[in-house]
Amino acid sequence: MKNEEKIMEDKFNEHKLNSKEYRVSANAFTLKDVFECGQCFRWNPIDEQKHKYVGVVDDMVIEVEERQTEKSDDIEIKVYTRSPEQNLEQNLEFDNKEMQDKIYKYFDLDRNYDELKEKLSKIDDNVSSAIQYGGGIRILNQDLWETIISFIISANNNIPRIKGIIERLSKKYGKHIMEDYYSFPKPEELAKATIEDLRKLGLGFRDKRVYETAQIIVNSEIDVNQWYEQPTEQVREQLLELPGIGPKVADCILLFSDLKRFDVFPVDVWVRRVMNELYIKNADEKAVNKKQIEQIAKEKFGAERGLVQQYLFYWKRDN
DNA sequence: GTCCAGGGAATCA
DNA sequence: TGATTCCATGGA
Repeated sequence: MKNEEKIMEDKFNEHKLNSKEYRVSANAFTLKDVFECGQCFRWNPIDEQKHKYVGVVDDMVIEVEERQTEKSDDIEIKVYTRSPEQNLEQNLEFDNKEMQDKIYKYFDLDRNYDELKEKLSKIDDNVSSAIQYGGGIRILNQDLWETIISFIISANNNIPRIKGIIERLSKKYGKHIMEDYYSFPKPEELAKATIEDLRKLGLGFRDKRVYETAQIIVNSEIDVNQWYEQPTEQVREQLLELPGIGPKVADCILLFSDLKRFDVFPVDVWVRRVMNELYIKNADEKAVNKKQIEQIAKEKFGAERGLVQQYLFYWKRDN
């Protein structure tokens, strides 16, 4: 694996792209937990220990590595960023502060997860165990548009295939950054795709939903910018009007995008399974009422139930 | 061949 | 409202 890492570095160097390194010291930050808890689809490990990942964020290729420090339990994260080729000439010295702010925002570094974990661990032994297992989870602030399309694609789908579809969409309609890395297509870029184009990329029955949602957004039939100022329930109602967005997908978008609402509780097959096992204990799992699950979540987990959902989901799915 | 995957929309009672 | 069925696709 040492060889692969060396090859990766050589690849980066030969392109002479802009690169910056940032070291951040944050508690509750384990790369495997963050990238494999099901919230994102564009990050992949490049070492066997899963201490090093590469991903695409906006128009940047980012490499992150975690290192255990000697003096404390903190994890140091080294971040390299590459600016897009097309911007190199005009932007040789890109704004360090702006880039740093972007990174901090994306990894949600302003939020004190240790404090949240301590508080949520007191709920009961189940939540405490789940946090013990996935304590390194941080909920990313992902681009709203990308999150909308990604989770429409996620419907009745599995994660490897979702990732493949998103890569193919990016390669065909996004901008080339470097090597095999492409930015996720902007609304105007993706809106060029016909339903048939999307079908060829393997979206299946989701092709029409992605197409229609892209058309609505690109034609400005709804203004998503105001969502950042509106209460969660109001945003949720508007999300539900978009083709391909039902209750579960809407909640995922609210939780995993930079809308960043923790007062939602996405219920999928896994969450239903874990909630039934731990709290409801119905012999017939499929018969469990979804509203009952949401009610219990609201009562037991409170305003940060979205974060609790992630701990429970990650814990149960891996065990 | 069958089942399942971080569900949603259409249909019907 | 609530329950059933169909929807593409690929891997196990």
